[in-house]
Amino acid sequence: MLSANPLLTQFQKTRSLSQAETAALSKVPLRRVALRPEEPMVRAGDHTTSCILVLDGMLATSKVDGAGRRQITAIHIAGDFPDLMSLHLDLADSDIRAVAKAEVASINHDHLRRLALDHPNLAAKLWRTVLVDAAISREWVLNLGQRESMTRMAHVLCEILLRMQVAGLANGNTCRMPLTQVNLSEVTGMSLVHVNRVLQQLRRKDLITLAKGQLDVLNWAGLVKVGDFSAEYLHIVKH
Amino acid sequence: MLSANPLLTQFQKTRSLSQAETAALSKVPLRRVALRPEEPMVRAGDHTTSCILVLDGMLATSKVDGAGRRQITAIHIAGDFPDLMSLHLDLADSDIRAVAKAEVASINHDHLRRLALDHPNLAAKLWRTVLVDAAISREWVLNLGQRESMTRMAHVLCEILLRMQVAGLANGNTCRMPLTQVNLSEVTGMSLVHVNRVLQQLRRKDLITLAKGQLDVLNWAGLVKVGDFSAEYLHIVKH
DNA sequence: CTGCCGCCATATCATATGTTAGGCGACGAA
DNA sequence: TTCGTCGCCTAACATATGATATGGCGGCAG
Repeated sequence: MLSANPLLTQFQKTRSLSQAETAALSKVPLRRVALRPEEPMVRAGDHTTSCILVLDGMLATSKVDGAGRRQITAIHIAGDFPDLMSLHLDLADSDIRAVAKAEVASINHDHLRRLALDHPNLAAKLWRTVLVDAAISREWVLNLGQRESMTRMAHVLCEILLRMQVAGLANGNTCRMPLTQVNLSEVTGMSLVHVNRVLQQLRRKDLITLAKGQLDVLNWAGLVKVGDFSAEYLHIVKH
Repeated sequence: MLSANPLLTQFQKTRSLSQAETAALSKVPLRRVALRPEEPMVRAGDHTTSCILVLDGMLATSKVDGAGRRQITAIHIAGDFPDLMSLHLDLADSDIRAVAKAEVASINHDHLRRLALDHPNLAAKLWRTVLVDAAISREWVLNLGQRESMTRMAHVLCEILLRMQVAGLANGNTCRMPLTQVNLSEVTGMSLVHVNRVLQQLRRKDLITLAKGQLDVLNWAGLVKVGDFSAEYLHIVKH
């Protein structure tokens, strides 16, 4: 159907909906927002009254330490809700910014709350996405705390490709990857120079190509092995 | 009141409850479980049908990488709900274990769901704790990714003391701290030897004493400065 | 066209942190 | 008691990773 409500589209991806649910979702007003590269959508300290649904492109949640060093704590692709926490927490504790050009839908808190109260199954789905994000965050803690640089980087690339595939945004083992090497250094907690070193190693092992904003995993099994990757933490549901 | 339901007690801490809420909370059956040091309560891969409320002692959520290295991704003190995620995620992705001797209450999923459906305000409170845990996890990603060892350790100690104080479990700037140096190495992603080095430095700066399972922060302002600590991410509400 | 800037790449050198090894006191089990 | 284990501490050495510097290339603004 033409120009369907993207919120409705997103919910339909995981489960079939009742008529009442479909109707309710269709009625939720969305405000579309186009973001330029680096443009912030939320800043730490903000009090927001609406949530975000990513429609296109990639956003990143990040925090900055006292020395000004930035850490990306989560990446968000089309279909993700990067700040559902704002529904229940007063102040944002992180920035949320576009990585490259992106488009998002802004959804009023009140409308989402109404939706959740009237339709427990839709509320449960929102719960679930929050909990999966938290699970990813825990895996990132493991990744940053215990894995050395090459494993760490490979793990990040595995996660990105797999999530893109699940979202239907990959073409085989190839997908858009707008994160620059500086961005990857903010994801992995490594210096820019070391990011470059590690990527060269992954290339020399014929595991990946990465250029021009495009990631191509040449040897998925190999990358999974190097990256100590196993997908359970993403809690992907087959359907 | 004697032997009150600890679930009720916990909810009363943050807000005054309606009579109906109080009654509903009192009726929820709890199963008390005593845990010995290191005893696991949940294992990655488990399918659980109940949630945990920590009554006494300290638990830790942890994950193990392919090389067998363990990373603690969260610590839990009395009043925390370490695995509310099990309400909506099928399989646990982490282990949850007692750090030292501990006591928990096990609460059946069905009862919690009933409670949440019937009492949206109680559901909101549960939401909130999940979201605060996620916020802490993001801060840990920042801590592990960007801060160097002494700052990282100081930050962890600040968080522990402050959370203990908020939970009413501290005595001034002193609190129980059952994490061993090995445990701290699993929290900070540092080697055991380096944990020891860094603790010595913090002691030499007269910022802390830490011995016999007891943490004493001698200079809170100093530790906060060294640890690049600011408490916003804990989303503490005054009342 | 031209100059500037972002992104990527590489080399060299510096250092924070890991690794291995050893020792000491406290405590619980036999 | 004695023994084994655990938690803590320290030293010497190894290395993964950071810091600094420099250059190339391509795109974009003027």
